[in-house]
Amino acid sequence: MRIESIISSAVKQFFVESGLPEPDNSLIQLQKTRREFKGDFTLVVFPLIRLMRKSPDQAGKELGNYLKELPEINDFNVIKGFLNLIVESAYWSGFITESAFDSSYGLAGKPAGKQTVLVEFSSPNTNKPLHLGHIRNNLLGYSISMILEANGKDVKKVNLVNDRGIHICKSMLAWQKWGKNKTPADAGMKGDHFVGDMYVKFEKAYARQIGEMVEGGMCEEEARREAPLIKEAREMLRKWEADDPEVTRLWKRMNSWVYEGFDVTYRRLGVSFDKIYYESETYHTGKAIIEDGLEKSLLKKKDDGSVWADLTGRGLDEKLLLRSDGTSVYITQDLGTAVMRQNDYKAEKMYYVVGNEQDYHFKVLSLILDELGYEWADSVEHISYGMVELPSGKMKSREGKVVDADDLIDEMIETAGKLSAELGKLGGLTSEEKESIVETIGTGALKYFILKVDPKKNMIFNPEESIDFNGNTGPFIQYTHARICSLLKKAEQQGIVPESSERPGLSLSDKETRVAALLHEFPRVIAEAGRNCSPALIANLVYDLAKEYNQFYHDHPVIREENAGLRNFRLLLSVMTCNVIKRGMKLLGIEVPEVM
RNA sequence: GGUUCCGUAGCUCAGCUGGAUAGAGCAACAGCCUUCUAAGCUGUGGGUCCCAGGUUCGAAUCCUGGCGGAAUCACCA
Repeated sequence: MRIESIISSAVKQFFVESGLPEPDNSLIQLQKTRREFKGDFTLVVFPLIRLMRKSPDQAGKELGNYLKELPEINDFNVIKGFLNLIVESAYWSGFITESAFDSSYGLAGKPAGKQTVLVEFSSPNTNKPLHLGHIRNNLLGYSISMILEANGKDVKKVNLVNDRGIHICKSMLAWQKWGKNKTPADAGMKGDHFVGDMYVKFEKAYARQIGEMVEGGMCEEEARREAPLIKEAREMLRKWEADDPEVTRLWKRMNSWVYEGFDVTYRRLGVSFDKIYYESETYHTGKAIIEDGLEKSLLKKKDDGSVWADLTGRGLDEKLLLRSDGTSVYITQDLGTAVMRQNDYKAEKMYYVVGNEQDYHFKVLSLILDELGYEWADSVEHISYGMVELPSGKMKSREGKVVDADDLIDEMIETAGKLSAELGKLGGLTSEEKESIVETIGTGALKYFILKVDPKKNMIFNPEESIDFNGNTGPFIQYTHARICSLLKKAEQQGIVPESSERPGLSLSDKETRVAALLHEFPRVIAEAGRNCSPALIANLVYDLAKEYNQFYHDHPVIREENAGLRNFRLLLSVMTCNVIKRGMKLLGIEVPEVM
């Protein structure tokens, strides 16, 4: 049994034996002892003194004396109403011995019965390449999927590609006009960038037309609506919806270029999907659902033919579902997608990793699903994350103020390569090995930088200062791992094999205890990260662990330790730290090299 | 204007359901490599936890009201 449970049931036992009312769990507050005090766990006695009718000091001492009788508790002290408990070294060494090689340590077992959950993330538009904002989305989505899996869920990662709409038509039109019939290969570009350039060309020409028309005396709003280019694009969209063969062919061709480009970026980010949905396929379902809702009088049609959901009874407004010309809007296809997915997977939860700018949208989405009578409406859960901003403010694609995903990844890997060379690392490796390690480090730095931040919060990314490779960073953690691997290899070469048998009578140092205590927390943190959908919690723990281990490593000999029992414990502690770092980083989608 | 979210060191961020003297990293400065990888370790300086009230044994954390910032409230996605 874990020490926390042992202590809290003993506390209850104390009350029972003293003839006092048994405190419920919320009153038994057990936390890690702060660094500056002696102890491993601290019981806050304030909540309990009401039941005991004693002073905090007195109550703490009585509880302390009682708990000290436990074989796992070595000693205690009471400071101002805080009961600090010192856990027996034997508990920690027993724990490490037991768990060091446990390959499922920290993972929740799969519960009986199907617990499928869906995680949607990425959700790109096919008119421009991925940027820093998408990186956060992809990394979060992938990591959360891994974390949910570690919590025993059967996770399906799904992507929803926005492959239709006026923005795609803009790129298509620009290509027809100015693309000179070139392919990305001709231009020597990634397909998504190539198509993105077409989109930019369109926007520039469109802006020029608007400018001219405004100069000619038209108001901007009208110019925006009446510019010849936008009319052409709209006409193209109309043709697309009418399945015009030529437009469809071009659409397919250009989208395929984009997908090739995305695939490269996804691969470099290490993300993947179990299924990809396309809006061009789901919006039909969306329309059908709305027609159905109309028939059942759950929705209403206005005189101009537009269809609305009335959410005024739920404290919100009316929401448009179909335009007066019968075409669908954003939420139409989301309704369709949700229903299709529910049919496909019968998931107990459908998570959507989407930026917090769409908080309102998802609130409305699940209300409308409920309004339409789907009993699974509340299984829709928006995992809302904050925006990535530049020091100068929000990224704006229109103003070219974006950090391109591919560029950023390139830069990170380049920096990792330079640094490795400078530090004289990676000597004696083949160039393939070097390349692979450098890529692991570069992408690891990027991923960790993004994921260590609480998803809910906006974050600032400074491209000039870029990302560190020292301190609280991915490479720091990777380095710690590589170092342990090297240590273990050396031990093996010297014929020192860690044994998983108890070596009683060890007395552990503070540093050893701290490392063990952090390892001990791993399962709890995985569970909490799952509940909160927060990779940052894992990142924080793994960082604390690496930092603590480095201190231990600095202060204590491992292989060179002469006491065989102690040496064995330190080796096991290293093995387990190595495993937990690796597994924790895996949950973040970050690989750890054995050499760096 | 309504709604929601945010405000912690010069900068980037931690701080779990309210708990002790609010912590890391970066940046600055000073140390530590004949000894298991120095992408490491140690030390110094750095704070009105936006402000004001309230709740209580105890508030960065909860409540109310301000101030500042962001998002959203589209027949855009």
